[in-house]
Amino acid sequence: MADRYLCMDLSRVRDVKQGAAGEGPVVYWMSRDQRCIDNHALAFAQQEAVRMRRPLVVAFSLSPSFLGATLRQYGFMLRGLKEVERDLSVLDIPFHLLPGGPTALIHFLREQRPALVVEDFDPLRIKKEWKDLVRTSTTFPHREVDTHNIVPCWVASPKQEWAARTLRPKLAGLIEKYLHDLPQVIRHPYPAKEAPGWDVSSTLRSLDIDRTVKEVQVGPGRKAGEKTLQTFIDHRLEHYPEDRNDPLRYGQSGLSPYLHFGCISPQRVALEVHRSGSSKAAKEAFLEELIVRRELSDNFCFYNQDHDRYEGLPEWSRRTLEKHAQDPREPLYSFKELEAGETEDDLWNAMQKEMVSQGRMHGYLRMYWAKKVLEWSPTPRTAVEWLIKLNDKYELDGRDPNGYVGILWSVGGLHDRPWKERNIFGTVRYMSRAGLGRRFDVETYARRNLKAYE
DNA sequence: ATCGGCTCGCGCAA
DNA sequence: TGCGCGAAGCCGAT
Repeated sequence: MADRYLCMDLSRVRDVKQGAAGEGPVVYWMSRDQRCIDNHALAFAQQEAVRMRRPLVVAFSLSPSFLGATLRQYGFMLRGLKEVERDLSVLDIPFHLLPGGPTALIHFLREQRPALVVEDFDPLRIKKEWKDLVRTSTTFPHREVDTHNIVPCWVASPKQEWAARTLRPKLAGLIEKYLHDLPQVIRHPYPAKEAPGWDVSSTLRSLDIDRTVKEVQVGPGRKAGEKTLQTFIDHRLEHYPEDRNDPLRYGQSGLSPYLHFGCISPQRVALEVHRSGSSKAAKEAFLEELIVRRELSDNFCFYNQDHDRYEGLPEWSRRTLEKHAQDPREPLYSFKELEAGETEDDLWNAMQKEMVSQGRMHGYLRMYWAKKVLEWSPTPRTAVEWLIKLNDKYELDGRDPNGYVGILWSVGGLHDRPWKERNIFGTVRYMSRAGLGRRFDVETYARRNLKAYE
């Protein structure tokens, strides 16, 4: 048994509270995207459970905003849950939806003494009071796991980084150390009993799901994620550097929703890309996005409490945006008009409608999409708020650190530098439709998408 | 087609 | 204390 886990690296786990070992459970804090069969986090938890000869109970929390999740997002989440239960024989509990609240969880831990409980380590400001309550009212050890990416957040950097260029050199020496093969998770030999009075399926059914937002063609699940990765490596990776910013060519990986919901782990993606026969340049370009940029987003959300609002912006950009607060906004749209994709800009409308219909938007276009909303909304603060609302509601990968950072980059120059001053934007980088036109055929894109998603 | 200026502050060298 | 430099750009000059 032990051999299987030799490559486990203990720095991916850290104690957040020392406790009496042996008797009670060990509590792990872990997030939704790490509940992935092919992921260090679950493997690590199982290793400990097997050693203790105990069942494995995974309790995860859903962010308050997920309670307003849409049918398409719910579908992805549920599939991941079922896979972990079925393939690993693990009891999977969305604990903070359970009747009785945190008290019920604490009671369960004391009574049932599962080998360990895996809760939501979240770089976000989610259910912190729950974690604190469980932590302070129990005596057993609590640990926190980070396998969101390749290098754990706290190892990569001890503070919020200024930009990619300050984080990149710190990662450079660490990636090789962490980019080793994944330990295998097996069917768990000590099956868990369902906790009495806890009916997981009825709890899930009670979720307030927005059923007006329809499901999409992109299918959830581990197999779908693996297939997407394989197709990308076989057909698109080699041309990634040239094609990634051309929405008409679809040069991107399409993995974002799978990574977000833990259908596939970034470690697996990085390994397969690394081992592929593609050129060095193509691999480097992709791994820069997958590892460095994702790590930078995680770093921001991990260290900044205001990661999903205007206050999270750097001081220089808030200063310049406020200086231009009185600049006239013309036209000025309401949230409803934006949501419906009814603006004067057919290119923008086409992006918006694709997102609403398909739950996706091309990475390059997301910047333009967000910057236009800054131009068209009453204040920068409102722009951030509206963009996050739209992103979280419609994108399959909503509520992701990458989404928050992308929006703040666009509206407020997070991780960016200042540029020539102009109206509304101040010194925040501006993007124009003409600029996009220099890179791809915007007319064709707008026409095609408006027709497809009208 | 290509180029420089725009503008801020981090991090490192000295 | 000085200096180089930075995710995706824009604009005007040459």
